[in-house]
Amino acid sequence: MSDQADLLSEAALTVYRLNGQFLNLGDALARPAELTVAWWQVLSAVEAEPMSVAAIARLRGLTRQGVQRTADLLVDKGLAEYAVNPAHRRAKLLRPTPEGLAAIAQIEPGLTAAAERVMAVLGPGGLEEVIAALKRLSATLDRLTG
Amino acid sequence: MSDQADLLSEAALTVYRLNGQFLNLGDALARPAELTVAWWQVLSAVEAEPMSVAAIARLRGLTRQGVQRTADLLVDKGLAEYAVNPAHRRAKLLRPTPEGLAAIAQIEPGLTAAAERVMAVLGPGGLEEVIAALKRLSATLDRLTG
DNA sequence: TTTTGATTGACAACATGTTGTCGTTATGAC
DNA sequence: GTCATAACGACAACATGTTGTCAATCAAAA
Repeated sequence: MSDQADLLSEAALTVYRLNGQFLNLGDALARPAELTVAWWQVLSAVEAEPMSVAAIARLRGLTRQGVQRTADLLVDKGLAEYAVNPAHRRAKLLRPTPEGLAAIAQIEPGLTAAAERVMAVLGPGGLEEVIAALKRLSATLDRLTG
Repeated sequence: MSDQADLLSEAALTVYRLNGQFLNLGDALARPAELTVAWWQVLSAVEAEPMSVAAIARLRGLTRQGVQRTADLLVDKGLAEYAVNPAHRRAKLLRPTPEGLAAIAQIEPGLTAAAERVMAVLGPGGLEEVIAALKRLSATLDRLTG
């Protein structure tokens, strides 16, 4: 295998691993609030501003149908609700209920503590640099396929 | 939310997005060989050296049970086979069949082409830097939870 | 040698995400 | 204003990964 192919494979495998690690960390953080990473991901998307399911999917880079199921579950659990969309009769807007906002707020302290521990290891500016690298890679892949 | 928490959330969300992007790219590359990313990930792990299912799981950062199912599917499709393990009666060694090796080889040209396109965008050394950042983050998360 | 704990494979239930399809609704071209 | 196209929600089938449990196997301590 070419050296270049090896590098891209290594990047992909490391991303797969990071994905699992963040899922683990996120589940640990979200469990006290009785949330999962998937629910948190959708709920936090509409925390500041209600959005249609399709808009959440675009924002998060997921498929519309996957977000749809999660959103329905959130509504079922009373953590979010559908509001009428003045701009679209069918595409209702998802927004958190007070319970949903409380769940998100409950995660906050643990998330901040975890972030502080990460920054303590990576040093000041270190996490920003890593994020910049992640985004460079993501933008590159977008150009490749899109 | 604290600035630090925002940063960690941004890192996680970007990793989730990257995960999806690499799954898309990988599936596109693997489809001509009638492989999926999951199959490719397991099959490539034993390309150079046969390994037990548990060892593959550790290498790839997956659960033993998930790899087990994929490995059984690979054997079922004739892309891999179980060989007796002299060191362990129960833990057989997974190894690719000639068909499995051919499937991996078939992916190679497309993978190299994709890698070249990525390197063309990120510049010389750019991909290496990104991988280094990915690994720094992964090692940090390991220290946090393990 | 015996026993105790860790590793491993097997199996099942479940969560999550994708793909495909359909009818509904909005948008823009004509 | 009509019509074609795209966007959207609904629903189902499926792939993949996790969690939990159990018995078999190995390794190390007693």
